[in-house]
Amino acid sequence: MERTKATSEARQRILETADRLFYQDGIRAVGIDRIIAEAAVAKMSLYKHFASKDDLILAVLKYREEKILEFFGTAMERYGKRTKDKLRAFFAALKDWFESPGFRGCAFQNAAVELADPKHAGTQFVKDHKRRFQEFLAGLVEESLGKGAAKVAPAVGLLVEGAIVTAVIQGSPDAVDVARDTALKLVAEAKGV
Amino acid sequence: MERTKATSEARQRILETADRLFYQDGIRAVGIDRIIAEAAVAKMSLYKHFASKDDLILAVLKYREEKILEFFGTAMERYGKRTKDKLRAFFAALKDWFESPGFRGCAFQNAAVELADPKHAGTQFVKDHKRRFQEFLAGLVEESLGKGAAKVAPAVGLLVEGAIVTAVIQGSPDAVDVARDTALKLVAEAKGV
DNA sequence: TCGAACAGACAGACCTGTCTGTATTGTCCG
DNA sequence: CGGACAATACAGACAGGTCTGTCTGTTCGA
Repeated sequence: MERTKATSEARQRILETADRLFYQDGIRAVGIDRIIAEAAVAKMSLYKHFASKDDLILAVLKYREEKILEFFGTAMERYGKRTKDKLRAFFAALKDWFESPGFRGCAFQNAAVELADPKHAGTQFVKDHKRRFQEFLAGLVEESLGKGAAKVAPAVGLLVEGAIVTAVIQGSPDAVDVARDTALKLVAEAKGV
Repeated sequence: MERTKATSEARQRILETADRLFYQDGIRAVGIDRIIAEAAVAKMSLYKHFASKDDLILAVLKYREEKILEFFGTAMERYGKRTKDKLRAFFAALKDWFESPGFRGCAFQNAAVELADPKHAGTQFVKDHKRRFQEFLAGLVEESLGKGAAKVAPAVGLLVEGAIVTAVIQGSPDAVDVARDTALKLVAEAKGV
């Protein structure tokens, strides 16, 4: 018999439901009662697995980082077979995300905005996540540029973040094309010189 | 005697207080009671000037757009005296904003995230504001590039938006330097060819 | 029999929005 | 000049709902 520890079914249902609702309607707009109702879970089960709503928020952010990583991993692998250029494959995956139903921007950006408090553990996690994400991006740029990537990668990061917020506000994925073209141009020029 | 219409002192105090609190702590985190307390206003005065909290939110967004315009106007005028390049002056003003105490990103982006509802009048206003802001940026680029600006301006917009969210999450204004250098480079190249 | 989860009442705080009543001020008219 | 009147805003009670988090039971499966 497996130790149920962190793999409890109830716990998993809570995580997935909270993740979906938080992303859809916002962290503050979603109450505990709604989460337990849609997850078909008793309130005490939630408070047994998570000390508080703040604790649940943090757990959801960690859970989502795993899912995001997984999403980009598989999507880029799919595109990588025909483009070879990993950065190009990344932007193709990004576009898929923008076009997916229910797209509402970056859950980490959104969480940082809603939490507002810089001392909140969730806010700290968002900061760390963005640093990890930026390193991931820098890694992709590096495959084309080698060590010269350091000068281009930060700009690519800004283009990606800007494309996310613009796409969600304008309700259109077009921004990703601008970001991709500009990013690839920056890389090409850095390589050309 | 002037018609007090929209220039009521109470109304103005409510607007300024709500703007400050909404930006500081978030729209949903700030209740009506707190606004009227800090504005030193009766609750009925608030509900006389604004039909509902949603109505107040929208009024605050409009008020803030005026203030933002004013801020960039004066700041760019100040910097414009020594740089001549309006785009450069804009980024200098942007940096001033990032470094100002209590900086918490773009109030319009934040509002869109908090409201979550695409049908909310505030969300619609944010979309329109961002379009106006993008046109303003495009105008700056156009001063250097003329009609060729159309190809560069959208990328500059993404860089600016990306710099805003990155600066607030990382708690550092450094992103603006990357955005400025990249934007100026894009413009210079478009001019050079 | 024992542990995990379900079910739901409950407390205490906070939310928006309505309502009543009072104080102040300026204007108009006799 | 002076009193009635209208407009504006302050003060705060109140209703009805929602929020988080705690508590007591019950049910079910190993």
